[in-house]
Amino acid sequence: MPIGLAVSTVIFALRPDSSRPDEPSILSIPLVRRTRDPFAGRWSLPGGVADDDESLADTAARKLYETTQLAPAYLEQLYAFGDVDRAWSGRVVSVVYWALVRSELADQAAEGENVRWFAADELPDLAFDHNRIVEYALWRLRNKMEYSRIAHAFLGETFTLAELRRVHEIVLQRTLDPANFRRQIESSATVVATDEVVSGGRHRPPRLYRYDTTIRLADNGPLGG
Amino acid sequence: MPIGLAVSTVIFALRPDSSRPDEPSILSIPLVRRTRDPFAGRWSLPGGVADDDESLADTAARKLYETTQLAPAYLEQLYAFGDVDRAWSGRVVSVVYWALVRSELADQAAEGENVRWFAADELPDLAFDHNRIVEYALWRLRNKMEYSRIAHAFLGETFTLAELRRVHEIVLQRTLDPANFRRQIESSATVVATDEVVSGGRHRPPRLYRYDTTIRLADNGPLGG
DNA sequence: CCAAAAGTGTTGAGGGTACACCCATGA
DNA sequence: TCATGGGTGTACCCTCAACACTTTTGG
Repeated sequence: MPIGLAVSTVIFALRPDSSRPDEPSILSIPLVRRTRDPFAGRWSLPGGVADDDESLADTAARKLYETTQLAPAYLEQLYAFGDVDRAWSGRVVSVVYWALVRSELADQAAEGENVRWFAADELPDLAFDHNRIVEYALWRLRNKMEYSRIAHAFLGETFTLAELRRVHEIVLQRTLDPANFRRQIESSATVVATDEVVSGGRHRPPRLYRYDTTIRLADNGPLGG
Repeated sequence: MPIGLAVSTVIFALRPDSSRPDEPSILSIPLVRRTRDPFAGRWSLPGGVADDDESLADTAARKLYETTQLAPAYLEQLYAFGDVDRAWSGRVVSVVYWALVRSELADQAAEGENVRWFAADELPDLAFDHNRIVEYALWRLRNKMEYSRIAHAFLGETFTLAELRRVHEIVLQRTLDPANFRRQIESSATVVATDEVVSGGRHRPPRLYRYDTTIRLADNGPLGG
């Protein structure tokens, strides 16, 4: 019997917590409820069998769309999980991706009986080894957030530095000095100031920034460093 | 037709260059000559079809042993390559690992008509997308060498700091300040001094060091951080 | 004017690099 | 005693964290 090949994706977005609607958004991931054994009724990562005439990344993006009706702003391969006993019915190797989607869009994302968003840090017991996979994806996201510039993928076309900083703070779970954060971002030169500012707040209007045009959908991997 | 699943390994060792036997060792990888189409006669990474009742890492280690009669001192998953057209006969997804083996052992490693060691930076045109894979593995190795402490995997049980420094220099292709290298390693606390020194050189006998006992065969991945 | 967040300036600690210098050995 | 690499000390630079301070808006 040949080894089965599956593709799953850990999808991250910042969403308001439904139980605390006035609090700031929290890091969330969508899960799908399994309808079949093994683990019927349990929540699991969106995914499925790899398609014959699609690259693995394309399959991941397609599954992501089928689950959330969203397109990823960032997509990267996480790991290939291949332990012998990880699937409970035959041997299955899962190539897992992780993705970031825009938070404003994620608000409107499909949710239903069998698709629901969960706080990334408070998941129930998932099917298979999916808890371990999410933990690893979380570790990668937080790691990458510190040395890379991917936070913009959670935001829209333009954003203030305060918004960008909030993204970092939510993901990394600690407060950041606004002054130092500003200089860090500016020196990284990954972001360019626009002419516009946001008025309406009871304070000095912040400038809007835009991400540098050379954006790659899927970073890392053997392609772009 | 189901998607084929293969496991390949990029194996690194430091070996003396056969054409310049008096020069220091160079970063080398063993390749196997393909005997069948596609790419019959071309050199390629050791590997093969994934085994049903073996983890992917175990398969990688086994292929490594079958090719070189060696055991890896370090083994880590590199990437799952899954582009549609990368194999020229049907769809094949390759989970690729990279490994480090001890240099003294690699000297005696099997070499024959269909297995040969090449300088990692001067490879011929390989089968499939293996050139690109090796390039990525090289990038990962050099990257990891800078922030992690894996160089010892090229060496034996005990070693001098000069030997460890040479490993870094060969892999990173630049000279390192002995004084600063020493402090860097000592402050990282991954290495412990033994009582022994090496006499015989025309200079002050260097102390031997041993790696800290808590060694993991396969680092990274979802397991150990 | 006041509150609040935007944005700037300044200082000090820590890590890395360059390099001067002493130590221990074999020939 | 000299050459050679082992090993130590130190000054400088650069980055980052902390925090005081000025700016610009809405109320």
